[in-house]
Amino acid sequence: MSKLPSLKNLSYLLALHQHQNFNRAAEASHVSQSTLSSGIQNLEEQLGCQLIERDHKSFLFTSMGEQVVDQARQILTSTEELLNFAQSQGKLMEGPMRLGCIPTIAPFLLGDLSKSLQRQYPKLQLNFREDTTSNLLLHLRNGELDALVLALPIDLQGNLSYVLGRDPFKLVMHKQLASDLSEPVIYNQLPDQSIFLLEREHCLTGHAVAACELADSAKINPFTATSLHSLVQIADARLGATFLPQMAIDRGILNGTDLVALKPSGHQAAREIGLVYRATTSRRQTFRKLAESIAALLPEPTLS
Amino acid sequence: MSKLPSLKNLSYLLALHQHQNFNRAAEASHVSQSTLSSGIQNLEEQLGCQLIERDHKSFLFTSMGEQVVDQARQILTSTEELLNFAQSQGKLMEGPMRLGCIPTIAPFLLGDLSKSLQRQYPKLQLNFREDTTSNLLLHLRNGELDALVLALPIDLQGNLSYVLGRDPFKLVMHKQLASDLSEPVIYNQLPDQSIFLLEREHCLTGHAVAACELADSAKINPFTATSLHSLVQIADARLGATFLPQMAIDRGILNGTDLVALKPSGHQAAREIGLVYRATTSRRQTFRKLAESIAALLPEPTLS
DNA sequence: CCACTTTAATTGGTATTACCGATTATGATA
DNA sequence: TATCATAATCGGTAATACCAATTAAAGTGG
Repeated sequence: MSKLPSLKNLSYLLALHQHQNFNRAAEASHVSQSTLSSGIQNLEEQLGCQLIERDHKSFLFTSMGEQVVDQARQILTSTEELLNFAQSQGKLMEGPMRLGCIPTIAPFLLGDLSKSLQRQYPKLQLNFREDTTSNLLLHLRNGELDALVLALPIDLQGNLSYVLGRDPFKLVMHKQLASDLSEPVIYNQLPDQSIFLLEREHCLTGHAVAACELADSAKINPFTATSLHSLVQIADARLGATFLPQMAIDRGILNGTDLVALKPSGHQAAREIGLVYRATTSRRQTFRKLAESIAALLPEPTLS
Repeated sequence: MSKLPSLKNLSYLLALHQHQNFNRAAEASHVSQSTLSSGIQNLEEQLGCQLIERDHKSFLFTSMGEQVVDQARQILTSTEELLNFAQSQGKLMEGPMRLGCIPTIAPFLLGDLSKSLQRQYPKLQLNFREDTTSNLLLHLRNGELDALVLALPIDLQGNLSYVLGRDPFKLVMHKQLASDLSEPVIYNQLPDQSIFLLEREHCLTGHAVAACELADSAKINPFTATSLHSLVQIADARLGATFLPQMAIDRGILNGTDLVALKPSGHQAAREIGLVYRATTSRRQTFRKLAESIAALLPEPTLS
């Protein structure tokens, strides 16, 4: 059995990969350039393979090097988690917690969540980041985030998840347009191109189309909005209807408008909200408690 | 940011946990007892918490210590995998591969699989271990095994899997008992207590009951067998019928008997065979190729 | 064409620490 | 009480991690 590589050298490799420059990587690692340089060479020797190609002035990560970086990132993330876990004495709901959330949930959840967690767990240091599902998953892998609040179903890519609850979709339109409709609304009563949705990168779009059985795309307007608030504007201007999640409506997104929220057809016209975290975590218990806190704030909690 | 624990010290902790004795753990780690002792103390200082309670003669792992051991095992397994991966130059299907398999698959797969892999990938060093699903999953976590061939569905516990294919269940009985039955066999034509199954710890039992919609437990004989070959003996002695997977029949388990295999009722009377591996692995590509090789040997390959 | 800058590798010296063998302290056992 | 087994401690040594300074090579600007 050959000698294990040192975590320090692996972290040097990560820093080099991030900064693509020995000096800056060394600075970021709080060591001298020579230390980092020999650390990398050391690592290459221990692993028995070339990680970077040097061409006398600059360098390039080999394909092998890239793969080692990926694996090393995972190892270091786990180790840092272990350290955090141990240093907080294994106490639940303490220490830093970096939470990612998608834009169609964040504005209607994080305010209340922040308040409720502060009150229940004052030692928990919350940090939020709002981004798309795929970006959040990348940051989760990198160890830059600890857990994500997402709309399911998605490809979990080996992560674990709790299902927190359901968030029903409502069909929202101006009250004058809605006057001669009965619930649940059958879509072919609506004119073509009268339904407005978000841009494609928002998973809400796909989930709404699927959940509300909106296969007939002729009803969908090709113009796409960038936020739920834009959709509200569009609907309030009587340009058409849209789908909004119950969470947003509960938090008053329709206040000051002349819009009404109708029950759409579709057997289960709702999205599921889930909490996603790394399979390698050492804080399962904390995530469980976090899941309970979040579920309590959802329209239809179904923690599992 | 505090200093990361060293992998060496973590491995000392694992050795100590395994041997429950400083001297033996030190010997197994190829260091002196004093080195290991101070290594552990060092680790406790870095982690800022007590890992073992010393009572002047013996010691006991604290709950914290146990949890650190679990996480450390995962970290060290990942690191060893990285080392293997790098040292084999990242080549696919090379180096050691420790494969676990359940007893209701192993005898009917591993022979052919071994031959086929030897021919296709002569540099792959295969090792097999046969055990129950839950034991195999433990060994996978520990890093003692690299991948498992199991019957799905199971709780993956954060591992990843490929579905390799379907393995239909057949209702097997003596040809005289079968003479006045028509396929697919409706179970209430059978006498009570006439169906024999394996012991509870074999997942085949549960899967067969579920897949063949055998909810009516009055038909199931309370005597349980310990192997498929025992079931064949029982059926051949005209004591009753049993369920056997197609794989076993294809490999000739009924040869030399007077048994016939009938199609059971039940919409999808089959089990799925899957390959399970750690989410933290660095050998996904290798497992993919392995999955292809295994799938090719199944009755109904459906790799996904 | 030549200073000047930037880059990564190399060198030599120093401080750290990893490790061992020996010793000690403490229960358990005979 | 003597002996044994165990884990912690101690003192010395070998290994190595690290830095500052230097070198080598390749751009850059005048």
